[in-house]
Amino acid sequence: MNISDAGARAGLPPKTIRYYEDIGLVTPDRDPNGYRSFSDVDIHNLTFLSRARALGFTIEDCRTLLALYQDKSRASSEVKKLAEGHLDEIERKIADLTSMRDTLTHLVHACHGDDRPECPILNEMGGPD
Amino acid sequence: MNISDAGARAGLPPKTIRYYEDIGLVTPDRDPNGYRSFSDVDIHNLTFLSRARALGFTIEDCRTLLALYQDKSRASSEVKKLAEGHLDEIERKIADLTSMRDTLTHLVHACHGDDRPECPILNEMGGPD
DNA sequence: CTTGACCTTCCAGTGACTGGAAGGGCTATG
DNA sequence: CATAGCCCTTCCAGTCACTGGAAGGTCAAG
Repeated sequence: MNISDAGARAGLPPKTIRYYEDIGLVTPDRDPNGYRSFSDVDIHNLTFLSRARALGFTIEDCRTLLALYQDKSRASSEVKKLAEGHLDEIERKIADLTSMRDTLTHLVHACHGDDRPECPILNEMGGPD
Repeated sequence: MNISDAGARAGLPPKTIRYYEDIGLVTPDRDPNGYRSFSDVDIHNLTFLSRARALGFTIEDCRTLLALYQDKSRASSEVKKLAEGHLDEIERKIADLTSMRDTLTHLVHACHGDDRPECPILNEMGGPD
């Protein structure tokens, strides 16, 4: 299967798949004309990667997860540990963004948003310490 | 004032301040020895930038905000519009992360995390479509 | 006079792609 | 058989906002 079809199946753009090959996440065969040829296993791995990425795992985490996925004698504790670490990271990001949102929401509500220069948003960012 | 002290006042590392000068966000004077010399206005602008960045505005948004901040005849509606757009972006990111968090939390709870290979997390990511 | 802590510039790397150029292959139609 | 219009290939550069490090200059203290 060619790269476009593989991408359509796995939910990834061709460019991304080439990049994944560059960094050694997948190793498709080549047809005599030099085109990449994706097996069912390749598609399966790409789909795995696509879903792991959609859950926000970094590429290096995905590399580890894929190895664990393929290691039939893995301990699920390893996977869980990785996922919990990632979950903590996500919680931290949500907390940061929520804090920004709350501050910004407050400021946006306080700002008239008319033709006049007076602006609580700018006052806050430039105001006294 | 030298770059380290300016950074300490504004809450920014010297490297970041040099970068901001590179991209034209600040234009400190130079002492005869070539060292950057930061005025009170420079410190003020750097502090403004530091706070705007802490609220998640992009550098280009910060450039615009700083210009509006310095334009005493601005319309607050411009600021508000920019802030609202940014707020939307933040809300979108929070929604994305929350969705990831919910899925991951579910999976982590379902995973035993012991010595055995059986793992709902991997099953989900590699499972049938 | 040396030490150590500043400062300078410049180059390269980060993460995870993405865009684009230059060139080759494949299929269908005239 | 020629051409058009896709697909494929590689390689290079750019994204965003820094960050690290090398090589070298400056300054105050001891």
